Amino acid sequence: MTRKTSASIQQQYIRDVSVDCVMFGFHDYHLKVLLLQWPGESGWSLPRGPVLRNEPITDAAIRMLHTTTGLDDVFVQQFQTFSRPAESVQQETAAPSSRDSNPHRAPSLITVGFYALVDFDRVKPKVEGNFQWCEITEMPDLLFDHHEVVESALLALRKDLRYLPIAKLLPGKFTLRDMQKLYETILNRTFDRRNFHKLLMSYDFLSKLPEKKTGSQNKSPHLYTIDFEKYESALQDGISY
Amino acid sequence: MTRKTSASIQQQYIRDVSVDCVMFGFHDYHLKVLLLQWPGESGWSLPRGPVLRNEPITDAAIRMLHTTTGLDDVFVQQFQTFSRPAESVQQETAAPSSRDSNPHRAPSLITVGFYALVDFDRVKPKVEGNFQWCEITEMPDLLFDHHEVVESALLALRKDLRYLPIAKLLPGKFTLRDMQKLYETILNRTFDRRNFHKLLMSYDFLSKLPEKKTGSQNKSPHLYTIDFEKYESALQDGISY
DNA sequence: ATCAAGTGCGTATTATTTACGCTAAGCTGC
DNA sequence: GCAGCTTAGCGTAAATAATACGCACTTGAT
Repeated sequence: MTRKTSASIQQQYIRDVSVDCVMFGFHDYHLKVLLLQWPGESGWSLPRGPVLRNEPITDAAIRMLHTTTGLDDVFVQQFQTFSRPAESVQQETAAPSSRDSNPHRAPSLITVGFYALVDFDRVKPKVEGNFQWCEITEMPDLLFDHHEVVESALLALRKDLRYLPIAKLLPGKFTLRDMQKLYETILNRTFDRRNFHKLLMSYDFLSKLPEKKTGSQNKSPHLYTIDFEKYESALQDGISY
Repeated sequence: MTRKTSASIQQQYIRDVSVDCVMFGFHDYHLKVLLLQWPGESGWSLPRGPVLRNEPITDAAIRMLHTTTGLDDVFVQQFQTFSRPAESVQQETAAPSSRDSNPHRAPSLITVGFYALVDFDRVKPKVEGNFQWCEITEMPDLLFDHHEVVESALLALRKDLRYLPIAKLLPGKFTLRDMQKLYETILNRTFDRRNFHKLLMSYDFLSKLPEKKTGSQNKSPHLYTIDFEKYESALQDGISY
């Protein structure tokens, strides 16, 4: 297909380009971000990975999240591309193979920022190093420019909220209260319970389940699921709040 | 600052990465996009250029627009990054110098999309090939995936309109009607003249000039300028319409 | 003078957002 | 069983924003 170059070279990673991903999860009424600590690295950073020459960048982000968390149907959204000064990047002029064999390590000149919305309970990180879910309000210092990346991701998330399948942050079954808390947490404001209830019911993407959530101290709330087809079409027009 | 690599190599372009720019202009009550035709190329495409290793991508976009249009204070906004299948890209495995000497030619694997808002009258394209201002509604076929890039840019422009210095599309002096037509064109809707007038006057970024615009058949409208400081701060909160 | 559009005020209507009262139901601990 | 709490679902009222449009007056070109 291409002249002069062998297939093996075609499948190399694109040099100097990577994807970074801010993976949002919702747990315990708190918005959290998945952080990794690679073996041999001194601090925390975001999941990141290289991009294959023959791969759409969105696929690269999804592939990277699959290998780090095991999820395979992740909703990702590209939000901004960052460039870093060459001086801040550990320049490797050694053979490409040494880069390709461990392509997660060095930060790259250009990184495409994604955020992901995932069901907290379904994420089982399988990395060699450590990981933690960190509350968005209490982020530690991060490596590289990842602090800025997280900030931008959160701003983009808030901005896109009307058109995003934010419910991907919830488990398959959830209460209305869960959903209200989710919106409240992200937007850092409160909603009137009754108005919020009316609002959600004015769309038709929620289905009440026969089951209820038990174990709390009071009346057991109903559980709901989302009809994602109807949900997506409601999101086309944007949902107001 | 960096080990093992000479300064000259540091200043090379980043391989496989470029910036594409959708330059919006407003003329004759129409929204237009600047298209180029490079010598030796068979069709029209967007202004594009490479990124230096030591350069923030936004600077790369501004630098590229400077060399192609002579403008040096362009407002640019990054909106999306695109990747292209490797097969669609003319792969150059020759010496890097041959790429560097003509870095505008080959499309790259990764391209960061920007749009620019410019004063139509101040753009003096100084390219080797041809150029045209093309109405957004009558775009010809473009090279590469540039049609998709333009589409995305327009969507992003509409979405960001409340927070964008849209007045950068107007000349230094303009009438209220000009501004109304600008909004109407971009949003593809109409506004009531009196309500629009009230709306603009509710902010304080417009200054009425002593001069008037003459030459039309009727009463000469007042000319206005923008106080860009006040404008920017109004944009922080978003301007409604 | 006349015409057509600009200028600048006012007000009425409508839609959306926000606030909140009220009743009933249902679970748990006492 | 009963108290205390929260969910569930109804209602309405007030506040705010968006929209429609009337009217008097100005002004430049023909």
